[in-house]
Amino acid sequence: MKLTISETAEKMNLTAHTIRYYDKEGLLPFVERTESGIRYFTDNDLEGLEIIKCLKATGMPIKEIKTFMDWCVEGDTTLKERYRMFLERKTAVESQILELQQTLDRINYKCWYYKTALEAGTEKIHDNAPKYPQLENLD
Amino acid sequence: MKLTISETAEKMNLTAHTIRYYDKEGLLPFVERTESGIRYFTDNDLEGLEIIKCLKATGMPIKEIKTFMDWCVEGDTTLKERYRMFLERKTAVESQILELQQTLDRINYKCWYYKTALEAGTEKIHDNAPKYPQLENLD
DNA sequence: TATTGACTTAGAGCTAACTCTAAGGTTTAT
DNA sequence: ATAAACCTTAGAGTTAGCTCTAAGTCAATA
Repeated sequence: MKLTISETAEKMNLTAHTIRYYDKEGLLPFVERTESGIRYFTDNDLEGLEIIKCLKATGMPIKEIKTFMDWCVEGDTTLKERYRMFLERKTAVESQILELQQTLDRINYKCWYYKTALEAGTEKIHDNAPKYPQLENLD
Repeated sequence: MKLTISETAEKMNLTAHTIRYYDKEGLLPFVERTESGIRYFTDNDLEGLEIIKCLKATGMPIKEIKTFMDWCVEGDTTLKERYRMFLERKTAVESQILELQQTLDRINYKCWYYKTALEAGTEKIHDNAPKYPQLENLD
């Protein structure tokens, strides 16, 4: 099953422009062409794009994703590097989640702050030390 | 307790350049100056910078943070807008956490993939359908 | 008082990741 | 066979968020 670049773009929620950009940056070394030079995408290529999206979602820059793709092309001699890279991504994502949860705590406090201020009609009710219900029901 | 811009930068883990940039963009309408035009930062200003960092951590662009700061200056008439904004931030952060958790699942799969490939010395062991221990002990 | 170091501004420069344009080649549908 | 709708490339343009520079002012120390 072979797809054109725009069919692939649609399926992967990208644009054809973006896929060509990824290709130009060396992120798609596996994508093949017809005799006349037109790219076609196999299931394996879609899987490659999924990996790119996954690594991007971890905050990895394009250049480092290229390094990974180069390792993939190089073969079994780079298994250790690739393993180490994914372990690093794991801890990176875990700390991003932790940070977002701390951010969420602050945001929840602000939700409470503005909810109560709104009910009171003024922010002034928070002029003294705030009584934020840490352990109570927040509803 | 009044701090200079570089003391503030150090304390907040920012640069003086960045703080001036935020000020130029209208994110610090509360920061006052000496007669000769030099900024000084109070505890309240540090709190403001904390809010900016928090909103940035939710992925909010500078321009929208400015909108929020404008509302703060405007006073109690904008309490509803500010409340709604924080509710939106809350759902935004919650979905970012969910997405990161899905990303983490894929990364964990890849860690397993490369760990087992590394142990086998080759990626070929994954040529057939993968037997990823979904419900078993992973390490 | 003079020098050093921190402050000010306007504005230029940088980087990442697209995003788009122009000019041309290929494929498909009538 | 010819028009429409794709595909290709090189390279220019865009955006956000800094980051830095230059030229000058202000404050603290020897």
